[in-house]
Amino acid sequence: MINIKEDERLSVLNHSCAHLLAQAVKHIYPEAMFWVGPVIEDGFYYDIDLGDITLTDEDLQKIEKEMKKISKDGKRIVRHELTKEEALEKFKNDPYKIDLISRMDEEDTTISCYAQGDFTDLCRGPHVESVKEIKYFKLIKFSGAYWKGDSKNKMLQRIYGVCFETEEDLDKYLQELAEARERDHRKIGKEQELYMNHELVGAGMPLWLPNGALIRKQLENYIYEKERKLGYEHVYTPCVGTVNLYKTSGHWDHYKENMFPMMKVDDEEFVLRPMNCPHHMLIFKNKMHSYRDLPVRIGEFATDFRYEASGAVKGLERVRCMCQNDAHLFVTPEQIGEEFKKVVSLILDVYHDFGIENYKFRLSLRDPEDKEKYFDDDKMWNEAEAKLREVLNELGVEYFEAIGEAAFYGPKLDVEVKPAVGPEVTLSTCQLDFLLPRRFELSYINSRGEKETPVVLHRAIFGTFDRFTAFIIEETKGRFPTWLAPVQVKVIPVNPEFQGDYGKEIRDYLVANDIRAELDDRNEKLGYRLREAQTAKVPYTLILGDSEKENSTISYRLHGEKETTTVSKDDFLKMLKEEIETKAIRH
RNA sequence: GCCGAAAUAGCUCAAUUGGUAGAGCAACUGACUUGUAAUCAGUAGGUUCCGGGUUCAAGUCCUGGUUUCGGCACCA
Repeated sequence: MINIKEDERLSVLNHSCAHLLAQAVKHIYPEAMFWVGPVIEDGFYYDIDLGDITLTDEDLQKIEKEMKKISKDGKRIVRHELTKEEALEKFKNDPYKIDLISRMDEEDTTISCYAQGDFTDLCRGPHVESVKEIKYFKLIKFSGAYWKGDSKNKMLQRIYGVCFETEEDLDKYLQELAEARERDHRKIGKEQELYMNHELVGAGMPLWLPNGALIRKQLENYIYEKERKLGYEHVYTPCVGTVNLYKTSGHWDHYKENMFPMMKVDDEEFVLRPMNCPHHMLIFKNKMHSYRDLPVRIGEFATDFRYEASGAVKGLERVRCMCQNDAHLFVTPEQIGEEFKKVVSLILDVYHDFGIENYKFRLSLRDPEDKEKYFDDDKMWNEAEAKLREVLNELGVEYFEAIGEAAFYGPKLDVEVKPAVGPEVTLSTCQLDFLLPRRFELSYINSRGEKETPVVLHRAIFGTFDRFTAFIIEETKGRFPTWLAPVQVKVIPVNPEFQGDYGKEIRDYLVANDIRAELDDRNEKLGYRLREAQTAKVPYTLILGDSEKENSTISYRLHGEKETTTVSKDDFLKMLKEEIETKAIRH
């Protein structure tokens, strides 16, 4: 999908469209006051104070109609320069504009405005020449949005829209939006019976149905084997911990608001655990370690509970009960670089196996101003951040830096991906931590026989199995590679009465060879059963008629293709095994 | 959590100004005996999300809650 913000011409057009929107809103709601109307990746929005008025879908249509009318009138868009004093005078009744003007740099002696007909807005520009250039646009949605993005502030109304140079481009965009909704994991999750929710279980608490559980099990087996080969040792630890455990780690102070409330049993206070670091710290501490033992890599598929805000919960992507593909790597300071590299390589390796190409590495740094959130030790932070940069540069991977995205205990490298619907989310993460080892008083004996504090890398390759599954559903549009498909082969005898036994024989042969095969010998027409197998996106459909039965062959049809191929059952199994073994990606 | 919207059969959706809750698919039964995306007929299926209220009468109006959806804020 095109990134409008990165296209210069489209960017200007969309920004002008935002002004056109504001003008139309002003015509319909003369009391409206405007905050900002920036261009974003897929269009633009404008934040508007409409007082007590709340918008409806019909209002949106009305506004759009008014925009079309203004566009037709074809007024020129004219730039004016004002001094700061003139600007303050001109917008003296508009607190939002005064806020904007007064926050402008001292060097800005002039302030620019753009006027079109009866409407003038404060703006740096540039804009298109005339409103008549703004023709192919659509208002997409509206919602509340906090003023200045701060939840302590009042909520303004935000209208989103998008504008293109041609009608075809606009139609194409709307088409893509519709397609994105089609591959939404929540839609496919229901269609393919991957998971469900129930209000009695609670929001953000998915129940994994057999098909989804099967996919998840494959993911677990896959990453477990990878990790074992890389020297990880897997453990099991409890889903609850004492409050003191999290006070020791520091998580209690930082995140108690986002944890399920404490439960008191006898005189002890427990919480459902929101993460597993403390448990793994204690496992490391269970025995003496020599520098020769390091790195120690402790992995766990660990269920965690977080009280995510009700408005944040989404399908399998953002849940209150999740399973992390977690591990903590205990290393000497000298091993940080090498171990970090291994984690990044593992991420790249896994993404390659899944054919994931659209992702971004984000180096998440602390905001040095935010003393509240981040552990206060400049030396530690500078050292840690420098180390991560150094390794990333050595690896030559592309990344962008994000201030204020670090964990409270250290900087991290995150992998960002874009879901079918909604903002980007983090999939993989690798975090550098000098703090928790100190808090838990971890140590190992170095080569000089002295006690030394190890450094910890927190990492999750899949992130959580929940979110990764959501992502892979959307990546594949529910057309899973054969190794992940809940049902790999559907066996269909043309006429169950005549080839039913042969169907059973083939199904049993495949099942005995670890293929997830099902027989459809219902008394339905071939076309009907075939259609069902296709809509269920089963990778292989076998069609067995008299000729297959007589020659002891099978005819298979690959999902999404029309032609069938006839081979012996052994050849078919061999091909299938190979495809599963190599985890071949289907396109 | 905040601003909006929604919730009707297993699924997708109807139901006029408040006036007998319906359809298609799926399920079940029977007929048909099938060669590459929907055979025909019949049967059954509902506390209209949950609670309270208004009314002669509520799926529909009011009210409290739950869940879901679109955003915002949050995300160890």
